[in-house]
Amino acid sequence: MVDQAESQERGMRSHARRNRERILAVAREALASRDGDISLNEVARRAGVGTGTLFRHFPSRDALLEALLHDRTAALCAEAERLLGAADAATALFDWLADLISHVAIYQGVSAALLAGSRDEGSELHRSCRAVDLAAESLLIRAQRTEQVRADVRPDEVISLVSALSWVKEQSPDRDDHVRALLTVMVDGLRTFPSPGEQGEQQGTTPPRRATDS
Amino acid sequence: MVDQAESQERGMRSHARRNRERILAVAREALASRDGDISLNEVARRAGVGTGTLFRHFPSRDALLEALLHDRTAALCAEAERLLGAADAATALFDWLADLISHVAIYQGVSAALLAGSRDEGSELHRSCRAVDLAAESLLIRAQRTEQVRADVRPDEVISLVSALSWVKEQSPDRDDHVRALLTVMVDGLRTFPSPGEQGEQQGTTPPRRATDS
DNA sequence: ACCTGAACACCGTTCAAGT
DNA sequence: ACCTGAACACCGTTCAAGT
Repeated sequence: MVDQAESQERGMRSHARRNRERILAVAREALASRDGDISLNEVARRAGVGTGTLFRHFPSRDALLEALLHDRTAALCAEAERLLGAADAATALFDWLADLISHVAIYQGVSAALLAGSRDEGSELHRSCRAVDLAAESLLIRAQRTEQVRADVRPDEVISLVSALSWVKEQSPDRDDHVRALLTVMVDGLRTFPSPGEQGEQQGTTPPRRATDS
Repeated sequence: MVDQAESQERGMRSHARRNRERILAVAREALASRDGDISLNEVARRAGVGTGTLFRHFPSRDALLEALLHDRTAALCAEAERLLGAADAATALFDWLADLISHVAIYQGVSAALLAGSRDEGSELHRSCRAVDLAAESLLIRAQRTEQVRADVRPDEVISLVSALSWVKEQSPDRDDHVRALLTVMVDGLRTFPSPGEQGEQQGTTPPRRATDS
């Protein structure tokens, strides 16, 4: 009896899990291709489940996004960890920021979620956003210590800049060169003024690039 | 008889104009304050007109936005014209870009419209966007001629960067300092490498900041 | 001419009813 | 437990009917 009930329960659970996977597969494909503004009802329809089923698995669009992004976010943070051991701290930071843009732009709507998620503790994406923030912060601080990256920029500013460029990429996904050019401008804006210049003798002339406001 | 018909017609027209103004006033207030995502039906309701009336006056959200922005856009372009006569070409450009951000962020949804409007010839905002593009281009080229601004950046890249920062401002309107910091990074990224430095003797050491891809 | 408001196909979300 | 799908209040948009 108990066995039967358990196996039935397990059956139900696997059925539920299959539904969950089907929803995720449909959402993944839709958000990755053209129709990023697909409605949740449409996702349910394509996945062959009732609307209620979708909303119990994923009570909001953010929850669905979080499920889609979870593994990739973890990989991105692991990559940051790895890059903390790289020889050139500035290059490590900039490479990771480029990765982050690709990561964010993979599904439509992520740039806004990333920008809002850190501040909104109620968001299902809050935990992931904080992890990304932390990774960015570690890489930034390390690059700032080598004095290759300006000292007056804060982690949340870097995140905002990356979100902003990801938003542009999201708006015009067919313009990779364009976004790359924007990233170049942004990265150069983050650099300390004189180029690394192995001589290291002109660093005294580095002007303050803006008034610190703290 | 003819007089009567004419006066009645005129009466109708003035009534129509009054409706138009009321719609614009409601939309202006809504988009400028919190609820930037107000529905057009709700605008009609608040303005006390039928939904059909609103859609005949403004057949799309972009059309409504264009009506709201028209005068401000003209003023912005006039300001650009004026700044073309300013002493410092780079400062003129950067000041105008800051103005542009404020301009774009005044109503919600404009940053996306600005980014898309230039490329979408069918958009009601196309003409305005092109005018802004042109203004930016003039200021940029002039600043590049003085070699204070990097030569490898294109007008549409500057517009994208400004749109992106405006988008951030739109997402978090209560963080003026934050957006200002992003603008600083962007502007410094646009500068030619060595600071103006009145001595002008170290300019030979300016490294190329990125491989030109054209 | 200009306006109205019901109507349409949709959206996100809920929930009683089923298994 | 889990799922279904009708139902709700909304959205942008259209259009027959009124003045």
